[in-house]
Amino acid sequence: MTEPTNPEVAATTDPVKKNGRDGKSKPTIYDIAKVAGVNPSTVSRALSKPGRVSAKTQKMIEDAAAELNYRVNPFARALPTGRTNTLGLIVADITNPTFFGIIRGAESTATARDYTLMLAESAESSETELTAARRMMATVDGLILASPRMDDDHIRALAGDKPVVVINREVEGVPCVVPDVNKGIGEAIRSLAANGHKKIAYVAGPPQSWMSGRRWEGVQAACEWSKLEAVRLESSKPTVDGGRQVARDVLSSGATAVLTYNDLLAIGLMQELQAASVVVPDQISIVGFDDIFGADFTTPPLTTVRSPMAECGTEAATLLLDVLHGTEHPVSTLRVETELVLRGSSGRLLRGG
Amino acid sequence: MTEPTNPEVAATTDPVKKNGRDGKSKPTIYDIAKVAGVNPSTVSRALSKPGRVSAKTQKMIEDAAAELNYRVNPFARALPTGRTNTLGLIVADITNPTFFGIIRGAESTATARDYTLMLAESAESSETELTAARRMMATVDGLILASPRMDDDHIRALAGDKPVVVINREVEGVPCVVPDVNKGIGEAIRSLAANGHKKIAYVAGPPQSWMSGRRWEGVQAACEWSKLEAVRLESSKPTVDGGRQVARDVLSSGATAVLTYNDLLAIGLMQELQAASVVVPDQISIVGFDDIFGADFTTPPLTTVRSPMAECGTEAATLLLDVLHGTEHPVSTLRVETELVLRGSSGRLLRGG
DNA sequence: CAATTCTTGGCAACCGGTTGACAAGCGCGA
DNA sequence: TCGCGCTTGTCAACCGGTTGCCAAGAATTG
Repeated sequence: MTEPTNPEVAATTDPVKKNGRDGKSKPTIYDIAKVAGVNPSTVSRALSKPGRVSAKTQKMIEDAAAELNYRVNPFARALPTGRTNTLGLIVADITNPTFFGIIRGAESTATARDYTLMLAESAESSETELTAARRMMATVDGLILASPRMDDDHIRALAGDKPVVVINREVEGVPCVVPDVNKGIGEAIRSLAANGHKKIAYVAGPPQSWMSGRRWEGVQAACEWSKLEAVRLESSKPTVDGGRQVARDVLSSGATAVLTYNDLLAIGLMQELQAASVVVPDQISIVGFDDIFGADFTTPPLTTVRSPMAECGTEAATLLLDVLHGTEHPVSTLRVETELVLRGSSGRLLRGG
Repeated sequence: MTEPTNPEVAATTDPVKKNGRDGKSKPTIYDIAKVAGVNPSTVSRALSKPGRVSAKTQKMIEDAAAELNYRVNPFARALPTGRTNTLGLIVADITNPTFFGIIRGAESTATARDYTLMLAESAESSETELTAARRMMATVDGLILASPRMDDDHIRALAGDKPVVVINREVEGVPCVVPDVNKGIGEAIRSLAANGHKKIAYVAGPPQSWMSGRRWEGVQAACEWSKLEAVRLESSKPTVDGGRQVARDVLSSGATAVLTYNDLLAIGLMQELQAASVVVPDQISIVGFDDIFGADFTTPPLTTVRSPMAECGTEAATLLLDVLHGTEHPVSTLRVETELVLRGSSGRLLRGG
């Protein structure tokens, strides 16, 4: 095994030594083969296919590997097998707390199955997302897309390369994990109806958001069932500031209760209404979505429909690993339940405040 | 090039084909060599060392690569070179918003330099952290440790293998990016002094936290300078709940202003004091640390010392990439400035409330 | 014009594993 | 005792790039 002898080459292509930075070579299966007195292919079989060698040989090889502090080179293994024991995860916005649970759930499941998670974000851009996805595809065994912004055809094309699982969206022909928003929305609308509200406003999310469309449909259906009036308001962006900006529209709409596309909109809305001396929930009830980190920091703490994001992450990673290991999976769309988390921002409408 | 012909082997080791899942082979430099009529080594040089081949040959090869939709196999490249264009980042708690900026900053810098970020968390456990670090070391070019929990010797051992940069902690012999907490603490203490406060309480973080110790030292020094009294209180955990639990101690201490180890403690403290009808900031001022996501959701919004985490992430990634590319870097500890963000939770002490 | 030097493409070994095919040896049954 | 089948270790080709070394041809200089 030779190292580069051309200092110019070393300086430009590989400033750190290929082996340990202290100059010592890392042990390989050839070293183990020497110590154990067997062929390198026997060492490889012992390490990756125990049972294909005799118990006596297996022990000799394992002892030698321990003695040499051997670690498998993942590139060398990946080259002939294509496997890296890595899962990719792309989220739309890494600072949006909606994704915490997804990341946490995916990460813990991956780790439990001896996989590593590689994370990237799309910054809400479908181009950036596709670029990140294509780059990840080169080195991961499979990919999870959380609230993807690219179109269905691109997603299916990626899935043609390696297994893909999508969270928060249904894509024909691709396994998905989707919160059942109707359950949580139903609970929210029933709660508001019970508190005397007659007119509900829904503050929508980004126009290209599949989930915002589903949530609006759920609100409409639940209001129809409870014989309440539903009105839809647009927001400029799904942020605290976007929630502030929509406050005037909310008041103008005459609605006494608001359900927003996400918690950030709800929090911004609450802050702006309170700045205008509107009392929450006495004069208007506010319900958010997702139960993000910080949702209970507000005064009053925010009522919200919780999407079990950690469960989404866990189920998506499990689904992906099952596909990778060839385990049959009966469903292509896995639904996880949402539920209403009642806090102080929604309650009985008091007449006149 | 043969595919496995033993179905049992295929079924157990590699359920997805090595090539595209549609069965077609991915183009390699051998295919390009055939199309362009040159040797594969010439193709490799053209793709990774433009200039080492003639302009005519370069164009032929690039055209052929585009025609075949060629993509380099990162494993094949990594095997001889050891390079994967991947950076590792380990954070203590992925759901702690302190790390958002770090992740975002590191990720955007990595992406700009054509690197991918691989993320893992230590779940506040030094064992888990070391395990994750060792695993990452196999496949990344370098590693960033954010608020690491492992001891200095382990960090230096990792750095002996591949380049490491540490955020939020100083480790002898390892490049670090550390917020200069004294600037922000100084601003906070001066602000409180100007508002008439005489006795300041510091609510500490985890005993093993290096940063908590630095912050306490900063508070002591700043109070001594401003001739204020400083008292230190312990918290059981650096969470909202931990902040709630320390409320009684805070009141007993007689301090009229509190600076906490982090924003979560401040938020929990505020909630608990407000539940006891203590008026913030009229009766007690509260200052947090880090300006996390959600710090301005509270009522009143939280005054806090902002650590520029995105800048920390960016500088750490830049430092690591500089080391990887052999660019000389003069300093081994890079300090980034903190600053006070004045919001409503701190103000003039009103006599008697 | 000849000799020397430079450019540039080819050869082949290598990176560190995996694995199909094969052969030697052992065990069992007729 | 012999023949057959199974077990298990070895051989060597392969995965898809990289790169040191070499040689052929072109360019430059004396």
